[in-house]
Amino acid sequence: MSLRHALLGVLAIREMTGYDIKRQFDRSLHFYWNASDSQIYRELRRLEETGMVRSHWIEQSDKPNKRVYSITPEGERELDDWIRADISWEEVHDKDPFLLKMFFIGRLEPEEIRGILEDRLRQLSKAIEFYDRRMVEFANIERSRNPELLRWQLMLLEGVREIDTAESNWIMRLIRTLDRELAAQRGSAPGRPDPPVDRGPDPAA
Amino acid sequence: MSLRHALLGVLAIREMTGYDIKRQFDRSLHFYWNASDSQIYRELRRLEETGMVRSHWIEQSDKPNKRVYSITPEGERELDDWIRADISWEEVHDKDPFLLKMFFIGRLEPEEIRGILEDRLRQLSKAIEFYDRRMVEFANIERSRNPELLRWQLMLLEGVREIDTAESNWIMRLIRTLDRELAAQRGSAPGRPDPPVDRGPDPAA
DNA sequence: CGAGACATGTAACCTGTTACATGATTCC
DNA sequence: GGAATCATGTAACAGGTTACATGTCTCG
Repeated sequence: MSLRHALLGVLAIREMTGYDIKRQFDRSLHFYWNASDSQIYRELRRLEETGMVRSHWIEQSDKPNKRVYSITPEGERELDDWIRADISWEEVHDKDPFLLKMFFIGRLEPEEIRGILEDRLRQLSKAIEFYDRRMVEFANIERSRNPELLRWQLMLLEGVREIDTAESNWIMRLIRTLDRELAAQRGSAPGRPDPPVDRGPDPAA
Repeated sequence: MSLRHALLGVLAIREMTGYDIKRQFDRSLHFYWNASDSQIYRELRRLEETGMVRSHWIEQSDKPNKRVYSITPEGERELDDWIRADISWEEVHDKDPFLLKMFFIGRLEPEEIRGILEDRLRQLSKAIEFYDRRMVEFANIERSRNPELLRWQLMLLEGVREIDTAESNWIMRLIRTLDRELAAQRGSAPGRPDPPVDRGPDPAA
């Protein structure tokens, strides 16, 4: 159960409403974690019951009133303990629907497999473009409060970029292998002239 | 909800009891998916209610009686539809507790961060060793039924190996950066003489 | 005039975890 | 004698998803 820690983590940056937290999740955390609004509101109330956060209402005339949450010292202790706690080696990938699919993909015909791999490649490219955009944003925001936090978040973006690039390279190799086999099967028959390779992300950071 | 599809996937290989499925998960799927026994038994009953699988009891004198499940044609259709269905690009990483931790790791002191990164590196090494052992096993089993399925499962192992190696390289770089900064801070003071670098997995496949 | 941002929540349901219960056989 | 393997399950609870409900202000 890491939602509570994700909430504590963002509240440690600054105090926020449930709505703000949702936006923060969508903007900068959605690759590592996500949550629906109703789950966020429910969990915030639970965190308040256990003294990890506290809240107060702010009345607004132009916009709906809001409840602003802030982290307590106990909440910060809980957060840091969680960051320090280690994850067992068997959970390196935990649950990953794409890897699970790959485990069974040999059931399908080569042409279908090719399509699925190309989709994945496109999605990885989109993700990599997203990381690149965020990295540019970081270069501009930097030097605010929390410089250390931001520095590590930037390094994290570099990391996921490398990880996704490695996956892209693997998938491109699989597609090339498939194409060679498909070409051999129909013995230089009509159809695709040559592997289009679907330009993946450029490996240069 | 992919547990149902993981169950259908393994039952498509051969008929099995809930217990067999649990073992199969632990042995070859635990990096991509996992489930507790009670969850497996519950889900199997639901799959039977919806006609995706069927079961029959086998009486045994030496061991407890068992209920053997097999997939139905509807189950196979459902399975293949799921494999074909695509995953949105925003879910490339979905929920990942380690990446979430990294997002907040800047809260801790450099020495603590170093320890966490080293732990991760050790875990990645263990995972990579596991993949290597599995790949050797595959070379020996191969050429049974399901040659296509096994071929893709082997390529999957190569893939996760590459992905984890990329992550290891990133983390090693972070540790080196940290060490340089720590050394600079204490201005060639006592303590560690030089970065031990914690020999990561060898990049050669 | 409609869409979207702002803002919080309930209810019902599904998914996942943990603890408990049972009991024979086999191996050390 | 005790642990591991084989084998299936229930009950209670926690975590997560989806649909629904409400209402104002602002911008195009």
